[in-house]
Amino acid sequence: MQYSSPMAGLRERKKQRTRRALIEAALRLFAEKGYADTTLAEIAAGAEVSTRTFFSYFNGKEDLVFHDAEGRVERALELLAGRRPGESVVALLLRLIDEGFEQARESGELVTFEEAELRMRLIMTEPALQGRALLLLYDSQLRLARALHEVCPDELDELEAAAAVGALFGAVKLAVMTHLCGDRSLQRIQVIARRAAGIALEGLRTLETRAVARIHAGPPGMAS
Amino acid sequence: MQYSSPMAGLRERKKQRTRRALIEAALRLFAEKGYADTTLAEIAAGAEVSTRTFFSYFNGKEDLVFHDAEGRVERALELLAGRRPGESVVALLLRLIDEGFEQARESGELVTFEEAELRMRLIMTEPALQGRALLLLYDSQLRLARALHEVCPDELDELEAAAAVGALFGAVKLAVMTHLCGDRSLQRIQVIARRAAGIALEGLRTLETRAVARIHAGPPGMAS
DNA sequence: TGAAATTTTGCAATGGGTGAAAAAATAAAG
DNA sequence: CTTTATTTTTTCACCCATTGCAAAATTTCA
Repeated sequence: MQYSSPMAGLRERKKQRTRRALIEAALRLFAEKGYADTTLAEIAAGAEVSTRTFFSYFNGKEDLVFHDAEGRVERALELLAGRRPGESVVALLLRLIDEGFEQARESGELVTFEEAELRMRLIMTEPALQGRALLLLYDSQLRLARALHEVCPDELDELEAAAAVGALFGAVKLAVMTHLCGDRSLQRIQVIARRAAGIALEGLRTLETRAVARIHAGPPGMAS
Repeated sequence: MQYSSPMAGLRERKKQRTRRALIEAALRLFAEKGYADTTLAEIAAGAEVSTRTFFSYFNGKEDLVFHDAEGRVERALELLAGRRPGESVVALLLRLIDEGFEQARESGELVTFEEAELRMRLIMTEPALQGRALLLLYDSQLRLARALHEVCPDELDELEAAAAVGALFGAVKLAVMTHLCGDRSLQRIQVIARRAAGIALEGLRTLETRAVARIHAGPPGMAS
């Protein structure tokens, strides 16, 4: 019952290697032949294990695509828990949004940048993955809402924390999705995300009477 | 290519009857034995058709649960298109939220109230259905955002419309979900939805400095 | 009624997923 | 270095959802 880092017995090390082998074989095949056209048998063969063994590492084909999701969520939860002294809720939430893009940019220890791109492409084309992705996103939001309420219980009750997280991510997600045609540079997506976040933070009410006086010229916070 | 109401040839009528039979057999079995434990063979047998025929009526098991989803979305789109003269965007969006509850309450022509409850229960317990439900919800939001932009192109650009719809539904969805334990009366859920909608409309920023002066005492609009 | 269009059905096959027991690998003891 | 206990992997035999295809049944229309 230890974390995965300290290399315990040969048993654990071998399991980690098999897990990686399965992930890498799968992603390689997905990139080559597409998600649907890749069979579990092929993936298992690529990792040199039996098809049955696959299911003792993953609960299904989909899990391969989202193998690093849990880690991402956990980093986000840590960010919330590490709220800086005096930091406003709005500032904290904005940091939360940007953190996601930083992670995608960083190419962390386990996840390469091409992998992130491949995942995006797969999710956009496979309905099954879309459903799973949304489920994951929604589950993360529930956990983030709880965490947010816990770091500022005096400022937000549970409902308010949930509404805040839901509104923020809901705005960002839908705005990004509607503008996904054509350019997909991380930069431009982040700009869209920030504008959407700004709208959620300012309130939809402010959208009404501002045909002339456009308050939200740029993403609130550091105007570039 | 006509609507379903005018009874055309016997062929069309029979198809409609078979479709209903499949839906009703399925929902009955789902209620009795659960979603996962009900096989397509049983459903088809219950509707007195072959298993193969099922697939000429639905694309899969999941579609049975969401058979009326399209109609719901269309009514929502009509509501947006029928924006009343002089109605503010906020008022329109609030009507949109309430409309959903009205529909659930009405027990429209095709969908009974028990059916709505069953669906809710199924979705809460079956991950596959959760994914599908979110996919549907997200797809509806995309269409609603487009429709919203079209009824007020001068007030909201595409990004703003998307952010508005996303924030509103995101807030409502997450708030409702976090408070789903225990009582599940439509009334109480609607109250929660309205509070969340109010938060999204007012903006998350207003949540910050209001530890004492609680502005959002009740759901905005008609205070009971 | 009889031919044409359409729908239903049966059948076989693919692929994801599960249960259970045999077989292999590894850890712990002696 | 054996023996033994524990864990993993494999094999095998299933179930079920889903799809393609061609035969059979049904409806439409002339």
